[in-house]
Amino acid sequence: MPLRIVFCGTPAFGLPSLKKLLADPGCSVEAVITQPDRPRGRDRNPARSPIKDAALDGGLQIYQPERIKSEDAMQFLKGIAPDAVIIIAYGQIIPRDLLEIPRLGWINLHGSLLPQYRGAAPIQRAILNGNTRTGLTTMRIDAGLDTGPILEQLEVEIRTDETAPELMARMGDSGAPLLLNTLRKFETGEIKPRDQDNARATFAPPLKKEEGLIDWNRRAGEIYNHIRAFQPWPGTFSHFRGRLCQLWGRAMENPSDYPAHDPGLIVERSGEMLVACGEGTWLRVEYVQAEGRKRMSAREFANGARISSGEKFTS
RNA sequence: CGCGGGGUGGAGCAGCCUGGUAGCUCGUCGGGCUCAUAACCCGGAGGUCGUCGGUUCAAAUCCGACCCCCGCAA
Repeated sequence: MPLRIVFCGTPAFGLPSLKKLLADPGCSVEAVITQPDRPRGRDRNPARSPIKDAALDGGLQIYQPERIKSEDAMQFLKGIAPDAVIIIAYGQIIPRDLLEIPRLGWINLHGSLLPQYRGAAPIQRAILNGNTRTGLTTMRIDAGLDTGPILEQLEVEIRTDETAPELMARMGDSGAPLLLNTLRKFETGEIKPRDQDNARATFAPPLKKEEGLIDWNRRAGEIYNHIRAFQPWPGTFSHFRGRLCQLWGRAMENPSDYPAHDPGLIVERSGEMLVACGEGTWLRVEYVQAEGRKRMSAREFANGARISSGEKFTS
């Protein structure tokens, strides 16, 4: 008898896992729970989640409760009576009584080495902090936020130039076989959940729009981490002549060739656009997108803007 | 009808308010200069000013409709 599975998730991070579950003869995905279609884009049209699209492709039953903490959700899950619920980046906290329905519980794939980076943005926060290693954790969900007992973990290297969407895609891929492995071994009793060390817990709250504002007093390397971590949303931005500008770039390798200057100062040298950062470091800007404009190379931006000596990016 | 910005030679922009000779930075082509450079000098090519209609002696510029792009918002 294949395991009766309900898959619960919203963004693309869980897609590889869902697909692997669908392809596994030992599992039968009975339903998919995902967030309701939300207004997105300039036209404010409701958009389906990546998980919903995949569920539609697979002809799966789809459930999109406004609140998972409801009697309706309770009845839905009881009606399906799954052996396990796989939950990956769903976006709502699961109430205790729902957790008790499946025999094997709710099993989660999380993008960090718990108890570090509990919360919604573990991968972005790891890049933002300049970490060079992070990992994946499978665990049983309990009533807290990413506090459940750990089943398995897998270390993942963070490449020095890797952006959040790149790392997320890679980790989503790596997570799928890990999750299937965990599910199989947990079901047979080969692995036992072990409690997290709460004393070592750290938190990775959701990114906020305003966190994307660049602080030019920070070192260029830190700003580069910021740029990598905040793709594709909210991006990293500053202001030029009163207009919001999304910026992409990287730290200069040998800033010692350039004298330290006021943070935010823009200098054009040898066709490159450099911005002064903290402690004498310099960021080499590669792309600029001003509000109302398309993304363009720093060189194109400079051609049109006619930047005069002394102009700055400002908060 | 959510709010706002924009569509001008190949790229990025100014010009529009206060209609009347097409501008700037760059690229490109040709020539020059140089030990040398995403350096400098000289010269050239290249534009139905998003589309359709209206006003006017005259529209990139004013009015209307439409198409496309982008920021905010999630």
